[in-house]
Amino acid sequence: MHLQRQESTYVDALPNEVNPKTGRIHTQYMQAVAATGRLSSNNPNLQNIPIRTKRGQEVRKSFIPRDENHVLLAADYSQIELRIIAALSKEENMINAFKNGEDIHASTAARVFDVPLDEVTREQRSNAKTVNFGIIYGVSAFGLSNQTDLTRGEAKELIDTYYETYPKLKAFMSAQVDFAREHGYVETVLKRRRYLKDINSRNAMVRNGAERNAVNAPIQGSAADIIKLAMINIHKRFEEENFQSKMLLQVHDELVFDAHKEELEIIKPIIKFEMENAFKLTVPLDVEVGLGENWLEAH
DNA sequence: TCAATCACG
DNA sequence: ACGTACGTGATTGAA
Repeated sequence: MHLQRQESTYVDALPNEVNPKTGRIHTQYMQAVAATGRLSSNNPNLQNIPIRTKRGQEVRKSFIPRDENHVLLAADYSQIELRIIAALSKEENMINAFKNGEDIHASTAARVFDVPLDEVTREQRSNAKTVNFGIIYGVSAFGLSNQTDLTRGEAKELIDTYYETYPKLKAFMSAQVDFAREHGYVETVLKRRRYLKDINSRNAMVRNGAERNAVNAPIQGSAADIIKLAMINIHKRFEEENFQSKMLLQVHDELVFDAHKEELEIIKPIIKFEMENAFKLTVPLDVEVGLGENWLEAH
């Protein structure tokens, strides 16, 4: 029933958002709301359309191309934030994993649990995945133990081993905090700043929060910079070549297009190229492109 | 009006 | 010793 009430947010509300003139739903993108430089979406928010549950997926299926001559094309960056932290920290163990096209969570699991790659268990990969994400947010042993089946002690050990495996990651994180203490802000690859007024707070909880921001903001914000560059370049090329296909949505690391079937073979490589080459890191960016008769299928 | 909850990356 | 994972928006119900 929580489920039904929550999804009535979508099932009841979205039909009322259809513009009578266009017959479509139009969201509004805010460029100066998110502290990290991400876009946000409102009226209605199309960046939080369900996907994780069966029921939610039914909602996502209702997003369809404009007519039978089009399909939806979804292009997603794969692990962009981990690639960015690998590149910015110059952590070679992680950079090489990406260069070799490895499954980063399995690769991390193999290293931290000291087992061959092909012997990584599901649980090991899952725990490594949780740490990989947690590291970007500044997770503690307590937080990690809450997110996994690990005890607090096991979580602490895992985090310690993680930093031994990727030593430059830890150095990078400390350097970000030091930079913030000295300058009062941190910055993204395109020099977008996030000011952190609490970085020198005497209140430890407040200060710790700002320190997590000092690490996270350049990562999340650089990903936002990169996809924005890609959007600009893709829009330019679509205009130059007079494509009928249109860019519809941005969902942080994903772009969704209403793609004309006859243009597919031309625009697919253009989209992939512009996204993967929007900004040069020392780590390759990887974009997965999917097609479908609806937004769910396109993934 | 605001905190809690839940949707997404 | 302390509290404990980043960034958003919409809905709901208590104050």
